[in-house]
Amino acid sequence: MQDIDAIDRTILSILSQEARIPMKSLAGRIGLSRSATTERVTRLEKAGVIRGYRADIGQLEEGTIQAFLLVTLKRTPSIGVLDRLAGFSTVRKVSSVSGQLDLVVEVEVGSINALNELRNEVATMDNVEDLTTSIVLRRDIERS
Amino acid sequence: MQDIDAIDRTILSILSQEARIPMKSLAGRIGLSRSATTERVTRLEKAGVIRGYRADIGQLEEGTIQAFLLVTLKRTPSIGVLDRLAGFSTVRKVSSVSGQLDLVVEVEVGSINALNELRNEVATMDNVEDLTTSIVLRRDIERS
DNA sequence: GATGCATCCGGCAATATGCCGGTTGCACCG
DNA sequence: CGGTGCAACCGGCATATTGCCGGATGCATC
Repeated sequence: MQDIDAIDRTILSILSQEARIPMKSLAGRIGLSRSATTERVTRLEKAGVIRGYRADIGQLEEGTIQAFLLVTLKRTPSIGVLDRLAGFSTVRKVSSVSGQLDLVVEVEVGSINALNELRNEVATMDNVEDLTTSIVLRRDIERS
Repeated sequence: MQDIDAIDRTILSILSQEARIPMKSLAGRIGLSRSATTERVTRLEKAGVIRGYRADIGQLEEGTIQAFLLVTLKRTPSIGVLDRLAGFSTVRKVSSVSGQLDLVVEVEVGSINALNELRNEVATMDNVEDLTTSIVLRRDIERS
């Protein structure tokens, strides 16, 4: 039961496209009963494979500023830092990476002020050793 | 009806965290009736503000490797480099940024080998002074 | 003050969910 | 071998949610 089998993968691929689909319809598509499907989804949620369900929001406004925060931690794993980052609605994406850096945080804020405040908040988190901020001047390439 | 007012913003922020929440509960949280809430959400969907609902999958797709290439150029603007980068289908996103770095390049490759080859290609481009590669170990947060 | 329109509300039938007991296949063990 | 435990499945019933409707309200327009 620890494995993610073919059915689970089908479930993940459907839910990653249509997260609000009724369990009954999902069950129909994968050819299982509703209860078995619900059990699988619940298991995937509890196992942390499904972290949650997000609405995919289009660009809100033109006047937004995007930036990368390149974070080096004092020690990994990043206890608490991820939770705190998730609390900021301006944080768009966080990736744990290998190498000198530990986290690449992509943010989208309304003003330079907001960026500075966010930057300060992150920089003063306990476990954060170093923080480099790079404002996106231009998006040169973006593919889907 | 074209505006996105404060209530809409609340809706978006809730749905971007809990996309599968019942409309009735959402209505309760924002203090509107269920039908009014549903209408607003439907409008946001039709207007393209809500592009869809995605399950947030903890583990990355198997077999694909994502990485950040942090590029410092000898001189800006990055004549030629952007064109060459655009030629690689594995390059997903390129951002010109301020600060020490000049470019943040997000790539998605099929193997470590492919990543190394890409890395070498980029590192030996005329205008590239320095190149740091960070492989994504885990995607911690991803919103739209 | 009549018209059109956006937005809201509540109600009812249809549908989906939560929760349960029951069945099946399979590995393990005395 | 039969017994036991277990994971995964199914279907059913009470409850919750949705889709869809008619109707109220506020507001600008003419």
